[in-house]
Amino acid sequence: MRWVVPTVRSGRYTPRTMRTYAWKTVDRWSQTLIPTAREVPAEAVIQSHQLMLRAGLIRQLTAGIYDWLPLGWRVMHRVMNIIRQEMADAGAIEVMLPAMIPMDLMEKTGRDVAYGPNLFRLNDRHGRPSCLGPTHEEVIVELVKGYVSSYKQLPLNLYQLQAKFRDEFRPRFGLLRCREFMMKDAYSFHTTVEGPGGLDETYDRMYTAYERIFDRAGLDYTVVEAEAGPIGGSASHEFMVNSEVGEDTILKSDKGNYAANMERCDIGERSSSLDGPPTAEIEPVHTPNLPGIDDVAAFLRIEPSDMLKTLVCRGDDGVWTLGVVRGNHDLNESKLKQAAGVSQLELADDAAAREAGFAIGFVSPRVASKMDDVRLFIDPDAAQDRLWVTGDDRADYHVRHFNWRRDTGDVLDTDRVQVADIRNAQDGDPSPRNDGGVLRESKGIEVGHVFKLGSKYSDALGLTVSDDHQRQIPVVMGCYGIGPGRIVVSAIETHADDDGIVWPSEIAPYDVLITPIKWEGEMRETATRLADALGDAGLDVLIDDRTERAGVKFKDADLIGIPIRLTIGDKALAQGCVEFKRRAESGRGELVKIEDVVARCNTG
RNA sequence: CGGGGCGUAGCUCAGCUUGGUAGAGCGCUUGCUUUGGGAGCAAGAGGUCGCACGUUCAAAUCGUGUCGCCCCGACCA
Repeated sequence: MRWVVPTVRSGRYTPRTMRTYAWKTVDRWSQTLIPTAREVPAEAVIQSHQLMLRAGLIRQLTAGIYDWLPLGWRVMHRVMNIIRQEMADAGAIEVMLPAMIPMDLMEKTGRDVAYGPNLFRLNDRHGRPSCLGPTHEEVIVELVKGYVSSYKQLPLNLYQLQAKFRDEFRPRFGLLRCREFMMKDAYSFHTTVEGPGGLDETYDRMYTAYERIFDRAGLDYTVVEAEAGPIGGSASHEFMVNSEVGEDTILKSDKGNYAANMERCDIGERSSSLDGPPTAEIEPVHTPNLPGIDDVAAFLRIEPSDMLKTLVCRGDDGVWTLGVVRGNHDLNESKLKQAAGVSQLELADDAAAREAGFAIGFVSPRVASKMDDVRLFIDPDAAQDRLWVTGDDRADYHVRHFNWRRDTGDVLDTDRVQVADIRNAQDGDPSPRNDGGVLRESKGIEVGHVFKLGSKYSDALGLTVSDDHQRQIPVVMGCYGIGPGRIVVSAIETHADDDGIVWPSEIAPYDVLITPIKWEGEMRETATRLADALGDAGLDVLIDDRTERAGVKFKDADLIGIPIRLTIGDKALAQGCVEFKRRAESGRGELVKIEDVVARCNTG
């Protein structure tokens, strides 16, 4: 199957089909810990973080480290239950792996270096270095290597759901970016990419399972193409909740048939030409003490889009690789890497580039004609017949009226110069489907990621299996992550109003909140009896048995957002009724006969 | 890692400029009244003013250092 069209989905209402735990839950508010707060804690900036603190879901212990309080932990349990159910349906099997990983294992794949300071490191009493697992590729490969030696044992898809650790330099936005966080990570193992039992098959099943999970959690999300990785093609998709507070930038075609992460997003065809005749003489300008493109543009009273920016990179083949983009565009290193056909490429070290003769900060495309061992890639928007402002290849000078053909010359016709899509896409760019669609920029919270890993880890750690001819063959892998904490955050971001949280029914901490106006007499008896009956019917119930005034109970009820509230008061009781109200609906609620309440709560 | 802000009661904050026995609201405890959308009155409990050193007769307040938290940017999944 092929990954067709990343679609924009919105949550649908799903009746709940399971309890949070295997047993009946009827909790009393006075016997649990739900510390609601009227005032907004100073440290919280985004709505979900504020509400999570005010509703008593979480508490910060230190930067990026949180306690899960009873209410929040129940939500997490429901999210994890959904994940476990869908993993089971997709054929994945759960394991539990250590949080602590010996450093030498990480060294074998080079991820000790790759993660760098983001790795939580510690030493045991013997001085042996370890780290707290940021993910578990190495550990799972080591495990599979120990027990799987034949192609007959594959495919295999194992997952874990547990705390992971990253020493983020700057944790922020509450649970959105923290240092200890729950994560579901699945790893699949195959002998082939295509065909039955192959990586593609499992990838597709996981993709579908992810859609079910995020639908059931009530999220409004977009599936986007993400960085391709070692296998290429549609080898990676991210599941992005559409939200202003998201840290990722995504681009969607307004035709609705393409979406991608900004780092990955291709840009549609653009016309270009390097051959127009010059209409003015090239002219140097003294531009001292102007550190950025914007500063130079302001000084010359032009727009950044009137300038050419030349970035000096170097590939792992050692060749200087220059990318030319318009002043208001950003170079995309991975696109440049692909265009250059090298496996590694990075922005050149300033000192090394200066030594090689580049006037860093003032480089112009003309260096391609002055130096032989240089290749030049020009973004189509920079490859235009017009006069440009660009660097003068000497410190503190730019030039006006740069013309490609006149000022760069015959090198343009050599294979050292190419026009290619080498920049980040941005709002307003043409869709890569080339169907007239225009890309629109928005923000997303990454809640899931499916990725075809290939044999990177199995190769590094020596995992192979025998095929049917006794040959050792490599194992290809996929990995599939979900952030349950981010699901909770995202759900609140999209399902809240001025009064508090409005939980999607499947991940609500309880199904029904029973609010007796007074905790005494017939109100108390009815509340207890109803709670018991609802519990027997498979619903999770919370009774607000506090001796608070009704107003306080109602305000707290709205804040914690349980989908159904049953209010028990004298007037309704006199008619043999209680008041049934959905959190998601405004208005007064309706009277329901006591004997009909269970059915009413169950049918929705 | 660069820039900015903040550490005073469980929470939100005032007091600091100009040094002189630590305050308010919310929450908490007790009593009375009230009782269907965050009640009223009264009486209380609760703080090494992040920490250390220094200046001073005297430091929440001034100085130096340090730790912690938040935000912007850079970085990263």
